[in-house]
Amino acid sequence: MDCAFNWEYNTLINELTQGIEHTKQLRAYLSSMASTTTENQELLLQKILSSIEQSLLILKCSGSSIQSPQPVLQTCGAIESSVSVDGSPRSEDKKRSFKDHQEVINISKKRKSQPTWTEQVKVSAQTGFEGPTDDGYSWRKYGQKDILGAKYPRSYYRCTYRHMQNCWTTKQVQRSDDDPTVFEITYKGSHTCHQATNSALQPKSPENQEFKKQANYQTGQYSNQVLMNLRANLRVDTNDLDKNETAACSFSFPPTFSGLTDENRHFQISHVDENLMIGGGYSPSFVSPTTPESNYFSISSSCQMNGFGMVHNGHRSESDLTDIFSANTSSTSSPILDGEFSLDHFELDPNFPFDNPRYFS
DNA sequence: ATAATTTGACCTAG
DNA sequence: CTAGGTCAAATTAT
Repeated sequence: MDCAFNWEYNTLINELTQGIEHTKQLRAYLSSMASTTTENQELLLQKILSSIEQSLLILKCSGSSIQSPQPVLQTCGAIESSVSVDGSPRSEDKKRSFKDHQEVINISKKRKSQPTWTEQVKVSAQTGFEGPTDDGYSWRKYGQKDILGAKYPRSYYRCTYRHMQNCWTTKQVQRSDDDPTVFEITYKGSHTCHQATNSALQPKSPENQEFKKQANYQTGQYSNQVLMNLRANLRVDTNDLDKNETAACSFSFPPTFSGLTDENRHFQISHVDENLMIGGGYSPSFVSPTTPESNYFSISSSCQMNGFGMVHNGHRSESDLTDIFSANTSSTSSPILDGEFSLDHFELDPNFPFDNPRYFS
């Protein structure tokens, strides 16, 4: 390797490292003025940091065997050896025979020598998510797997243009066990495709949408959205505790309703079976001030236990239910039983796609 | 209609 | 054998 290249390479590394350092200093400075630091600023800082860190990573992966010192960049494969865009006639991708499959195996073995790195992405209350979640590429989910010892399943994505542009990048998304607002994204290989990289034109990367749902929940837009959908899709049984007849009627919220707040964002499970029934409790301020019992309604909903990590290889479990409802501190977990009607409160879990009408047939 | 996702089956490394 | 990664048919979204 010639000296000029080495010098330029090292200078570039130094510049990028300094960029990271200065950004961190700026962040420290801003957070020292707690009153003026906004979520947006933090998001921007995070974005800048991760852009620089990624650049550093790419540089190191492709140009040198120097170990990465950055915590965010956890692993780094060797030099990308596959310059194998040799135009050799790869047998057609449709109908995959065993032979074809072997070919794929060979390719994926080559893939192992491709750069791999991991990023931590934190969901933010204000902005929805931080970090490079919207990496400007579009991804197609091709698998989900329960991981031993991990609370949440791992999702597998490949580049949407794998076949069209022969781009073999993949990424895995794993939600963190200890901090559910953190997602670990592992990229494998770098894009060889040419995509419109304007993220505004690409709002639909899968985990992006997942994050946004979470954001909506946390900002309170979620609450309104949930309400709209509840209003539109749910039926409410005016099912008194002492009466068994259930007269379905449409439910309407008081005109003064402006979104769920901490005090009234409470639901409870009243019944569990093939079609999950959830109960809804509303704070007395929303309901005509009668008896305390009348403040509670049983909201019946055909609810597919599906998506967002709630189906674990097809097995429905009690933990699936607790995925939807996370217990309030004062609650016991016992109410999640068939037929039981407890007044214990549960908070809506941010993961459950309440804004997806298909869960409320 | 096409495109994307879901999810059990399949494959392989360890 | 098991765990993790991928495939692909069926299902769902657009």
